[in-house]
Amino acid sequence: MFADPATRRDIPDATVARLPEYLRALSDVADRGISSVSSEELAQAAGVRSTQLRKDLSHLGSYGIRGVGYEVEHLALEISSALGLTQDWPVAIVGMGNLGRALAAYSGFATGGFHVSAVFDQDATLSGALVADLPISPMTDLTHLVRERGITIGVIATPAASAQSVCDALMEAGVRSLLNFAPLVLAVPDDVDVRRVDLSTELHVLAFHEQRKSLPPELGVAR
Amino acid sequence: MFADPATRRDIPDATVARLPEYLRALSDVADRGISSVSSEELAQAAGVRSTQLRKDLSHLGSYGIRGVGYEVEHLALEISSALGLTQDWPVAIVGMGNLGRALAAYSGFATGGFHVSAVFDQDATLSGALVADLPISPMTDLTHLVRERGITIGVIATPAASAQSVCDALMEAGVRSLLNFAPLVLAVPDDVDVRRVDLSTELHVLAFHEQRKSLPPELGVAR
DNA sequence: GCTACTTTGTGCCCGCGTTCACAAACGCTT
DNA sequence: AAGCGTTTGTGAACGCGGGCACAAAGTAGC
Repeated sequence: MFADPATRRDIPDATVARLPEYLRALSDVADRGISSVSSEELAQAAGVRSTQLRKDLSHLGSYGIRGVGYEVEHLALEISSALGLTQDWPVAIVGMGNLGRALAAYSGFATGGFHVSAVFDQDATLSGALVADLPISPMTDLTHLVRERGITIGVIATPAASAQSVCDALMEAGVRSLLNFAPLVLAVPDDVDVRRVDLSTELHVLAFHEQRKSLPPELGVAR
Repeated sequence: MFADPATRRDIPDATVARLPEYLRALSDVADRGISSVSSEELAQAAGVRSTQLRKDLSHLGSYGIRGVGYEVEHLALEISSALGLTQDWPVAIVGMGNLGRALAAYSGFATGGFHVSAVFDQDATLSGALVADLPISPMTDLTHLVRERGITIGVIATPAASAQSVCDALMEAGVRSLLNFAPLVLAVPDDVDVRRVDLSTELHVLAFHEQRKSLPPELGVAR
């Protein structure tokens, strides 16, 4: 009934990166009480072309009805299943500075099977303090808690200086997927996935394009 | 003496996205007191291949010395110049929830010509409260302050529900570059750049790969 | 000054991803 | 039941980006 695993192997990375957006768009559509959407409508809500949406979905299987569109609820389930959101994903956040606290409280973590299972900080004096109803644990408990709670996804929200040692500790405890907010490239084994989010990088790219707009040298190379 | 503008037109987007990382890597190297680096060393610090680094830099101009490497300080200046970081970029942040406050306090904003010039929140009762030494302004002051202070870069850290109206207000005030943390696709004119940072998207992608690791169906398609 | 070595800059090829064009498949109407 | 309009799914073409191989250009040693 659900996806044939055979059809969903080899999903291109570019497609995987867009699936969450499709899921969000489907959620918006569902909230409006709509039960069926065309690729054109859904694509617009997700900010892509309809042909791209259809090709992406074709990598999961054939869940549309020609002449009609896609059944909203069913498609959402299929995408969730493909992304692995049908199971529970406990997450650990390390670094309870401003960013770490904001992340712990972020409601987006609560959706799609994720939940913050433990939070850590190097500053032992913070131990026990509550952040989003969760007590801050000392780094010495990291290995124990991560293993006990089956945590496989870690979030690094520490300063750059301590990020690598935190990373090593998480690897040692068995974490294999990382979300890194610290401004440096982490050294990890090949089987570990790291996704980096760098706010200053985003600003730099914006500045580049903004600069292009200011000085209009030739005609619009635009975007 | 600096870059010939003619040589730096048509820098590929993929290259622009990596330039901030090179800049950070150069900063690391400079902190260690090193004044000259090879493409191999710098590439390793930036997490890319040396051939890629050289090709990227070749789009800016020819700033290396064959048989020697790159002069750290000079290269950093050239990249900064290419990205437009030699000028001042006042930034406005809208939405003073957990994330907005963390962003306002984020030191990364202080580097490379950026500085938080104004912060806003829809909740009028917050007006005047200090966030990172800056008073929160009411939304009614947005147009006035953005124009007065020449703000061209806006950061949206509001809930999804109010993000589009905030976006419209920023556009109206003259902002042309946006960093959007709200989970939706903003509708903007063609000449406006929007970069979206979505934490749940990042988690979803991690979950996908993590799921792949769990079930070892065939042999390692690895990553 | 000449040779050997090192490192940059780049032309070329290949693979991935996006878009186009079109055939296949479905509902609806008559 | 047959035809029409609509929408999906996909093969094919195209363009961008990454990696390889190599020439160009510099330093160092003798």
